[in-house]
Amino acid sequence: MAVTSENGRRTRIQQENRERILKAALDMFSRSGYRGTTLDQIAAAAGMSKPNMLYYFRTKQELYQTVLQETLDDWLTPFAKLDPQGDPASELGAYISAKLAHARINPKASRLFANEILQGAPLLEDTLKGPLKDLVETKSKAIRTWIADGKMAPVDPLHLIYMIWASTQHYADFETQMDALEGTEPGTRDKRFEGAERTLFTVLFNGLKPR
Amino acid sequence: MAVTSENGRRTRIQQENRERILKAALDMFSRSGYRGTTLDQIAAAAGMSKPNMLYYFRTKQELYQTVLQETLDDWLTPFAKLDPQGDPASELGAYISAKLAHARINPKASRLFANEILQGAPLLEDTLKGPLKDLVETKSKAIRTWIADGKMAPVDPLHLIYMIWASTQHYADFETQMDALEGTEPGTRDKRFEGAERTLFTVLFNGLKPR
DNA sequence: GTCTATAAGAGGATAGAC
DNA sequence: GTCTATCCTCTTATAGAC
Repeated sequence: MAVTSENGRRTRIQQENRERILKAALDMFSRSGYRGTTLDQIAAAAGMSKPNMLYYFRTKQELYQTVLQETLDDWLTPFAKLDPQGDPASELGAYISAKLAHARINPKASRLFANEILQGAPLLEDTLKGPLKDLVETKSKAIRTWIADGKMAPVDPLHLIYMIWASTQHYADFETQMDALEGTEPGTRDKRFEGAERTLFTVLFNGLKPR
Repeated sequence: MAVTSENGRRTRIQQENRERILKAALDMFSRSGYRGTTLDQIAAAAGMSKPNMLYYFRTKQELYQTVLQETLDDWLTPFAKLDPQGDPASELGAYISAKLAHARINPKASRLFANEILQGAPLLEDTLKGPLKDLVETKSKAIRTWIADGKMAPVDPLHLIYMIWASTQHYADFETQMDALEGTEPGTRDKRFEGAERTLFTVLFNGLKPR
């Protein structure tokens, strides 16, 4: 019997199992990558047998792609919300806050994404060249308008976007490095994100020049 | 017979083979990670048989660790050169240029490093908590002095360092994404690095506020 | 739906000839 | 030093009972 019933609905048990598997898969894939993760590990983390897990997702590929796709939607949402009607300080500020919150709350999603890009993004090519490219072009135009209206300094929108992505995602992707440099006492991470936001705001909006 | 002769020297052939293997290993490991790379692939890329390669590096681990260590030295050098006696604009500027040059010339080293950190840096822990931590503390102190001397705006040195690392390494680690967004026509990458440097300088030193 | 058992193959490492 | 052949483990996936 197939994983979904004929009308496409799932029972509550099925839904729960699916979610347990996807959560376990994100845990493992985000840390060890696709090849570095075994189905045994995911099944154990999900608390079920491997063949049972393969009843829900027929192959490792299928499981990985599902996790990746769900992660990606999360990733795109805050960027899409950037509003050209607003002013740059509040819009970019809100976007940075949202990205940092995402790095704090769901670092695994960020790392899964980073892992995939690092490996050449074989499964992401279509999304990157399609929806993401369109979104980047739209938002670049908004930034150019802000600049033309004298609302912000003239910078290349694309590189500004890269800079924001890089310096926010870094707090998820390089968390291990930060933990090693700062220690990992309880509360350290929350403080880190406060400091990150403060510093990013200061540098991005005012720069390092003495005032 | 061992890989090195009794006096510890290597023949020219041995030296060349070693280097061919290390280059091939960096190529593969940086793209596919440790688990994602097979000895077959490395041996093929190095143009020799697998057993022959294993004559030079007895295990996959040993080969990986050697590549990683050599990469790391490269990574640390420019940071160590940051001179507290200079002024922030030229010192940080030179550091950013050096990091961008590294991302352009040796993106694989950056990706190997990123891969390792993403996976929890099992082999890098000692370096991160030792030499790197010391270096970061030294350079943080220098930045604090610049701030106290009124030479730059008051920001948290640690987060400033993270920001510089993030937004420079991004050009190596997320190159795939940038290629997808911008296309990969010849010359694109060189132009990209020029734009990156210009934007980073502008934003970091002057900020986005309209002037 | 879930399990045990196992097939099928990939991949790290070694043996031993040359 | 380098090769061919091979061992053995790990891993994905399936068969088939319950």
